[in-house]
Amino acid sequence: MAELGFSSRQVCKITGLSARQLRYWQQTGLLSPADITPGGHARYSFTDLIALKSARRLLDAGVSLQRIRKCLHSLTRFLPQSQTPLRELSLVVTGDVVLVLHAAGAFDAISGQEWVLPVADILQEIEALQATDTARPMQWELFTEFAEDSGEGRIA
Amino acid sequence: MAELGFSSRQVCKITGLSARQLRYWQQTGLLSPADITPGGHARYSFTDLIALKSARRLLDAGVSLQRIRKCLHSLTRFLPQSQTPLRELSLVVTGDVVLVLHAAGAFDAISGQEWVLPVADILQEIEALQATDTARPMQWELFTEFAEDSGEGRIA
DNA sequence: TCGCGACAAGAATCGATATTTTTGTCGCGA
DNA sequence: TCGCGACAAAAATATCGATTCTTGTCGCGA
Repeated sequence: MAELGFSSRQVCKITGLSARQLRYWQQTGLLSPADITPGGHARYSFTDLIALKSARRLLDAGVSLQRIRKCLHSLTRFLPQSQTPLRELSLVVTGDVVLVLHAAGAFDAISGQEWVLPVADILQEIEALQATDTARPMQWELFTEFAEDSGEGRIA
Repeated sequence: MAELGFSSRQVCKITGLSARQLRYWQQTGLLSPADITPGGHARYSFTDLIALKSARRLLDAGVSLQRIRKCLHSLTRFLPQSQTPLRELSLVVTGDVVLVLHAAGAFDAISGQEWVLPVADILQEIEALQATDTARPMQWELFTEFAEDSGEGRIA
């Protein structure tokens, strides 16, 4: 009989996950093997490997399984279908967050909210306000003062 | 006497912050006016304006003052001096996190840790392991299986 | 060998409460 | 007008115990 996928043993070896984890993740619906043999044994696809390895990385980065699940929900809801699979994205990860970076900005994979705050814009904004609110020619000399020494907890 | 900076009133108008906030932030060392008149009145520099407006944005984005402080500490520790001021960066923000995006990746401005997890690399990694661990020519047919329908909570 | 069920240790999450921060408001004096 | 001090409401954080979630381990049967 031809091998139609990876056995759990192989997957463990490749991903570094334990057999117990594979089983639990399957039970909880996080990832079931792509196929199952007539004898009831798991056969993981190559895609599964990627997914599992990604999940492992997240775990190692301190993201709990529960968060990973939430991320996946957000991802599938956020990204049009599975057109853009995980492999095209970059994840920015810490214990508390999972950011997904894609072409048009970033969003929190858990909450699903988008937010990028380009600080450079603020400068422009202030300039605009200057023109509007103040009547006299502004003090542009101060502008050169940029990038000087700054005390420890001080902004900029 | 020539105007050497912005009065608190002006700053309030421009930044939308309250006078109380300016005072408190000064007391807690977050940002003191660049200068103080002989009469003891605040004079904010243009740099201060940028900083204050940035802080305001963060506040609006749901970041607490305490987090903002931590971010600033990390920033000054992380970025060589103040050579790269806030204006060159992009912040990715949510209530829980403040990411700073700069040339070489991203890092959490609060913890100061760096972590970017490029999912694409994982693919390569697996391929490498394949070559090492398994003796037979791999099943590349499975590779085409990418980007198919995926169940709700399922990875990839 | 592979998967299953069951038990238990360890982690993570949740809720409610106490503590600390941040901000608004008021009155005073320069 | 500007800043200060003081009081109080609102917001954020820390803490602690009770649940719930993950994973390791063991023994069983296919």
